[in-house]
Amino acid sequence: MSALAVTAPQLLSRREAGKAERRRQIIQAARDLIRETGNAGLSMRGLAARAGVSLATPYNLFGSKRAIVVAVLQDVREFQERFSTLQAIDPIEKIFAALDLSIEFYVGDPAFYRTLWSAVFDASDGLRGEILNPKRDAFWRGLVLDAARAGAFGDEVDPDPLLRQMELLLRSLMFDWVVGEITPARLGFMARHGYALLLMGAAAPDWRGPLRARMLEAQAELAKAD
Amino acid sequence: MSALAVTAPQLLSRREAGKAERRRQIIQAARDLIRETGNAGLSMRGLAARAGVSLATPYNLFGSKRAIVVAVLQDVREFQERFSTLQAIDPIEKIFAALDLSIEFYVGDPAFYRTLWSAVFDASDGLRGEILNPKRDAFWRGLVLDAARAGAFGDEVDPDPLLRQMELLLRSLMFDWVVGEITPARLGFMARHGYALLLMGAAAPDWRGPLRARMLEAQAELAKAD
DNA sequence: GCTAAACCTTGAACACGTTCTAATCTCCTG
DNA sequence: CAGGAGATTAGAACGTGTTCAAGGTTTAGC
Repeated sequence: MSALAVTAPQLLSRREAGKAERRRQIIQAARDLIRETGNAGLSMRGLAARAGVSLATPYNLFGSKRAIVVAVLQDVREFQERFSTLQAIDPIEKIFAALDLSIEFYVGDPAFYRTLWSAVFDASDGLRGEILNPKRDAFWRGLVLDAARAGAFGDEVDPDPLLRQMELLLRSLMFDWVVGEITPARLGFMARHGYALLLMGAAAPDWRGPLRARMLEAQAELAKAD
Repeated sequence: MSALAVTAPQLLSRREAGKAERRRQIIQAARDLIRETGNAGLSMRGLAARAGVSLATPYNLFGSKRAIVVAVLQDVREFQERFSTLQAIDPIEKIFAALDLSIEFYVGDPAFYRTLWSAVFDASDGLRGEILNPKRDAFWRGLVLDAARAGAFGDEVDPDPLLRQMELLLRSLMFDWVVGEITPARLGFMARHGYALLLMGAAAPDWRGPLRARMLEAQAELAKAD
């Protein structure tokens, strides 16, 4: 262990390099298969064939199908790039812009992200910890902490549980979207409505007005479609 | 069809009666199996054997495993009874009391409800519509509407989307509980915290104080356990 | 009361995720 | 270079949810 800890930082041993390469190929094959054949297209046998490895190899390297899908999800880099482009003065405005961007991102590629999210909701094995991209978590946390620093919330409000509540809400909505119980449009309005409510609950008095406006706007849109 | 519509209200045809009986047996067997063997114990083959029918019969009568579990979930009557006991003057207080009761109900029988909820979250088939007990939905809606009538919310607030947000939040928390990512205690505090935030967002000025107190209390409890 | 059609149950089968064994191959170490 | 350790392989197998053709049963019409 100590020997490995010393040599590892410098360069991967050839064996480890091969493993990493195979891992890369499997993730790539998984991504391609999802893109091509949609939700039901990702079978372990098909994946192994596509990646040019045996059926047992993905299990050796990842442990389960879900772990592979999570790896694919974490491998998506475009998120960061698109998020970096959003510039808003008001931190609250920025949160809602990020929310919109996030949802557009998912519903813009339904075949891909339906599969991914549906695997996220597969509770069959106990894959705890960071299901979603930790970088993205940090990004969202940054947004909320910015708002806190700007004085958007009451003094005694802890931003972290608030952030968690926002995540919970969005996750449920994504579930409904995966199952097909909600349209993309409604998904967006519900998300804005929920975020506005949560943020309003935490907001300092001065910041409540615009949030209330946002909430009522989303509420009106939701009422429109029965 | 018209002939059936005439005769059906009076008494079930022999075939329909047999079907109903088989349905009952299957639901009963499913409940027993879950109770006895826990989460992994509910297999379609075992269920069929226990119910004394063929493997295909549950599919003919219910369509999928998930539908069976949903039927079991809807068959639970105790909910109503326990809810009817809660008496509170303040409608908001009543909501939180119902929330506590609800959570106690689930976490009090983990083996049973973990299985049930985990099937609810199984998004493999597209079972839309009323996943959860419609009666319970009506109950919760009654609570929120009571609060609305009491003037707890702002004038322009529509109680229905608010109710939906509460359901979304609780569902996510139940998911975490099923997966084992949250302890029962934390589940309770998170639920109270989230409900308080949402309600505070919708609350009329006079009603914000107690909700804020609830939110901060839950927040403090959450912070205690890191 | 008989017959034909609709319905239901049945056992076999399919595809899936996952695990296992034994054999082969590849790399690291002495 | 030889030995050993580690990983991958093919293959079969297990248990799962689900489906299907075949055959039995109930109902409706005459």
